[in-house]
Amino acid sequence: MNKALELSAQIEQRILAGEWLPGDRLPSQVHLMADFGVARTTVRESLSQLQSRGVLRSQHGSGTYVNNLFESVFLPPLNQLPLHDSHTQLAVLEMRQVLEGEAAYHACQRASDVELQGISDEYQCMLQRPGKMPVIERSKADLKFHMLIAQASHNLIVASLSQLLYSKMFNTIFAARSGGLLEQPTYSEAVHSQHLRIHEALMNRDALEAKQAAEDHARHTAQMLRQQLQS
Amino acid sequence: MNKALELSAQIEQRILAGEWLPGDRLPSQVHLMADFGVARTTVRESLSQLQSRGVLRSQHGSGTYVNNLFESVFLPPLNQLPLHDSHTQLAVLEMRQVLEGEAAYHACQRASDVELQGISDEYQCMLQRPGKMPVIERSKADLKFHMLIAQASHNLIVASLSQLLYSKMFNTIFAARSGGLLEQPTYSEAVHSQHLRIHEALMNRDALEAKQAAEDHARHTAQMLRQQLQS
DNA sequence: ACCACATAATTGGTCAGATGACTTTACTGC
DNA sequence: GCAGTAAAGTCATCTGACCAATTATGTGGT
Repeated sequence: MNKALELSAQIEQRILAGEWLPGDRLPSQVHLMADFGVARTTVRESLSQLQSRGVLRSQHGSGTYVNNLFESVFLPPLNQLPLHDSHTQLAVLEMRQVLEGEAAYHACQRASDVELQGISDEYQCMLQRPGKMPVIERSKADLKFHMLIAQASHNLIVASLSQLLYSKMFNTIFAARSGGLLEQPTYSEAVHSQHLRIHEALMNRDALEAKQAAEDHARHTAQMLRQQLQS
Repeated sequence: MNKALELSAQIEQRILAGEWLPGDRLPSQVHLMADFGVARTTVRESLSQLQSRGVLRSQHGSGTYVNNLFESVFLPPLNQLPLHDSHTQLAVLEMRQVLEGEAAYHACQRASDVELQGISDEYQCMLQRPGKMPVIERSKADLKFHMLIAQASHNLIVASLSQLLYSKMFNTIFAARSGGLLEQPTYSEAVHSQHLRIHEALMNRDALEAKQAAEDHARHTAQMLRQQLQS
């Protein structure tokens, strides 16, 4: 077996195992070269192979990143999806509900301590500045909190799909409602306690409770969006 | 423009111009390197590109040859995901579990009477010839049954993802286990009653029951595949 | 707080060379 | 003439090195 091929296989293996997730930046070529004990040319050859297969994407001067699983499979038709269509929005909300539950469930089972710590940090960050935080920042932190959980599930499909739904669709839906939702006090209160519950369950690695909490949270969010949708 | 890209273009140009014909042997890498005034690495990069596009074919120790034009047309579609990877299989199985439940749940709520009838027909079809049906036919009917439910959920994402997982992944996983599973009597019995339960719940439009039944069924299937995977 | 600039980190591209493996060809001995 | 062998030609793979292009980051001044 080639060294380049072997390296490709190892990298792919780590991606499939959920060690390197979609969006993650791989170690630099120099780092990989040291890690695997090969020349940089060989590393480049390897990365080139994976790029041509759509697994990776290199950005000059920045790094090499893991692609989303569904980037190639799903995107062309998804791009043309009418996000303003209420049926589509409903579908996304329903899917999100399932995904959040599943992500939380498996995160409890498979997240590393470091990952749990990262989730907890993000949670603390959300708490710290309750009122001062600008709406957009608040929203971003919220999103990151959920994405971290999805990543910690170590299920490549769950992570990829969550990423896809969040980055491409959920933002759009939120944006369409122009922030009115995020400022409502009921949001802060209810969502706050829901996040607390999710966080608690995750820290205790209580998978079933985490799943339930995440589903409830998603259901609540969906409910609020539906109301806005009707009004 | 790259030197490698430029060389690729020049070589392709000569082929298109009829200078180098299908079957012809190209000048050796050392020769090309001298001809075009580039390093051998660059020549190899160039040839590698053209090979990946099916234009050329290299034969170790002999030379590099021009392919027939139509060779590339019949090239096998590249398989994105290594479905033989156990992590991927686990991820798919987990996702399937969730999807089946969700599909059944929403099918109860949103399927038209005609769609329900179609599902029922397919179910009856599975029942009719219990022993006589060839394994492959049986498997196809089973797949169609689940796909119809996914479609009846009227959730575009659920339907699309189900289709994707089934067509691209689940078949492969099943095929890899070479049918041993489908012939086991325990499969027939247990799966039979599970299908019955799903069908029943769907006909009654009992969403929660249908979801539970579908999840149990998927869990059962996943469990059996996991056993096979370990053995 | 904001902006411009320098610096570091990273990928892109190229080169020259070394070794190994395989194929073809030519030669040698019979 | 033939079989076996040696030699040459060729591709495969890997290494180490160099510089350019791009991006990220920190620094300092305003």
